[in-house]
Amino acid sequence: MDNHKERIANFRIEPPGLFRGRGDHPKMGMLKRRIRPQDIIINCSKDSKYPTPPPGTKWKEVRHDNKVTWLVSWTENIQGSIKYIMLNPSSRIKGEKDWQKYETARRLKKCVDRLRAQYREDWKSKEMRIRQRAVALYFIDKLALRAGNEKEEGETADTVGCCSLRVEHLKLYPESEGQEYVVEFDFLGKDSIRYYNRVPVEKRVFKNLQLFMENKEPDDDLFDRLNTSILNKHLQELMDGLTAKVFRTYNASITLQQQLKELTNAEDNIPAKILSYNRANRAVAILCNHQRAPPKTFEKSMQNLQTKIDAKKDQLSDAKRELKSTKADAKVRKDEKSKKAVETKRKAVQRIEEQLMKLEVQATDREENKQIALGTSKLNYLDPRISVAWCKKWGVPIEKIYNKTQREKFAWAIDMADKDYEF
DNA sequence: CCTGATACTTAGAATTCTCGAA
DNA sequence: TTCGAGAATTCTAAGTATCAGG
Repeated sequence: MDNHKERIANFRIEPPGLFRGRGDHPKMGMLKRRIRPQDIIINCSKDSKYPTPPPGTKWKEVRHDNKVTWLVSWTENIQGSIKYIMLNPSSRIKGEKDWQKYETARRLKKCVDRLRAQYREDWKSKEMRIRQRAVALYFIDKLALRAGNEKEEGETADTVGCCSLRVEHLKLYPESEGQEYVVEFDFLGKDSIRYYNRVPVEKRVFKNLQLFMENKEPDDDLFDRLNTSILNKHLQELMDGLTAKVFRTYNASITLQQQLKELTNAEDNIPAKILSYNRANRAVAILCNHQRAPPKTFEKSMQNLQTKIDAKKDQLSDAKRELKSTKADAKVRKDEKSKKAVETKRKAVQRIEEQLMKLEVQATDREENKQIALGTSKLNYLDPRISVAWCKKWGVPIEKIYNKTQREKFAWAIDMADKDYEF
């Protein structure tokens, strides 16, 4: 069914009253926002049907702008920001946009060596703005930092990205724990998630950072001659369609591909291969700093799993003991029936060993994933064709990697990629 | 240049659903 | 048949990027 029509058909205006905002529970009934029919703008093609407003009311406007993709919008009454109803990720429009995003990242792959050589040169530039630009780009590339737009002070949480880093967010160590030129980052990023990292950097970068920080207060901008608009303008000149966030997409996807190559063992069974996939995914999530609060039930669920593992181990030693005695029995009796019994017992042991292994893999995976969120990178940063190709290459069912919704969103990739796809 | 408006992507938590063990 | 853990889905805030108009 045509997605646009579907969304329109399902669209309805809530009765005036209770609307939720991030952080408050619906049952608390917090009165936050009230969307009134007269605030709503409908955007649809000229010949399409659209919902009629509730009796006695009117829409703010009905327009037909095919330069944008939203179906409905209104101005939220707290911050005055605009809200939209958009198409589902499985829609053609979103799918094509997503594909395009990964194609841009693949074009970056082709010229990234040139760009890296360029910004390394720029570390030596006579001009401060160029040096700052080059060091910022190095961070965005190496550490997958976000661009860091300026935001209005006071109104919002004090969070930063690359271009908005302040002096107080970095500590420089000429030497630390046997490594030279170590930079310690400690700041709050998007959603106030802490970014903490200690990384050795190139000497030139280190010297530049010292220079940028000279005679500044802790709350001064590190890159005082740079902002996202300047940076993106520069990137646009280096490659068509290049912006700061393309580096995150590129580095995430290339890391997944490279980690899958490194971690997948041909002789592993499917659960072990999936563990390898999750580990590759995890490497990306760590790079992008996708964290989560450990689930409230984490300790308990680990304990439950351990109990299962212990029980399985007991079951295994029982089965082994039985196998042994059946073998001994067969040696004495030497008849067909006892030979068959040995085979049955042998199979049982094998089956239990496999089950045990599966549980242990699950425990490892869960433990390693305690504070890491895999969903965001899987949904937004990893070219799905890499995963599709990996599944085809190793005979792993795609359902093990993507659930139903994800398969719908990535239908274009499932159609497109064969086992030899290279990002 | 700078600023605010606009449109779109990315984000983790909250909520709801589902399925296997008891 | 019920219960609860884990998976799936929903929710909407918080980002990025671009552009018009001063």
